[in-house]
Amino acid sequence: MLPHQFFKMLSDETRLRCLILIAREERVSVGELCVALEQSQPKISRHLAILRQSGVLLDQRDGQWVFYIVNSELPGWMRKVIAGLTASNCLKAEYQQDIANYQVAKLASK
Amino acid sequence: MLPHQFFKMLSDETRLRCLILIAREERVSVGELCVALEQSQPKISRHLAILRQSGVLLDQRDGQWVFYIVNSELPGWMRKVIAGLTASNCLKAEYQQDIANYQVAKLASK
DNA sequence: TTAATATATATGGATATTCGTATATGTGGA
DNA sequence: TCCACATATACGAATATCCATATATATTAA
Repeated sequence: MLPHQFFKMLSDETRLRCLILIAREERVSVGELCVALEQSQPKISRHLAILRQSGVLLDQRDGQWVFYIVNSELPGWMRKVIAGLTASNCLKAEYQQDIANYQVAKLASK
Repeated sequence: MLPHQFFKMLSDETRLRCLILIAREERVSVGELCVALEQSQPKISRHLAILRQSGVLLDQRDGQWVFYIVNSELPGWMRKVIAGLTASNCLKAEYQQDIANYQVAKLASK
């Protein structure tokens, strides 16, 4: 994937928020992403499909659930960009809420 | 500027190639960019305007010429992304040609 | 002032992106 | 098998993006 194509993946706010949360939490299901980002299921699913088809994310089915992870075989320059995004000193307040929502949902489901 | 808005700037190949060349060469004129990227003047100018309006680039008029530079006051996370792009171990072959074209044009104009 | 050069912008059409809604597919339990 | 739940995809409309072309603006020199 050429750099500008990778950046196009990150140019949509919903996709970027999905990627940041997955990169931080390692493994997140579609439903958890819907709750964390407060977005509809088809919207989340469509953006995850784009990230999956481009090879940035991988999916793992577990029963009725599908979890997404960051592809560990991404080129170094892509991993650096993602690492820069998840570095806490870089995290915009806009995305902190997603993490908080995810953690609340995670606790509640136990 | 939010991260996804910055990435949208980088999601167009022409804009990305302009930015990489300017970041590497410090200060490049519109005409030099047209020669280096082998693209029309209005096309280059339009993409530079987008990068200028977003604050990523600054322009400096020098006689009939207008030179563009990377804004030195960009937030650290943006500078890191740009630095990652210009790191030689990251440069795609696709963009090496732009640099070669620029250097040839630079030498020929002396 | 006029012409030449360099750069910027306007216009309209082609294409791409995104979304909400509806529906399809896959899974597990009764 | 039938149903409920989780996820994926299809469809059409609204909007955004990108381009080629034409034209406007700015600067310099004659």
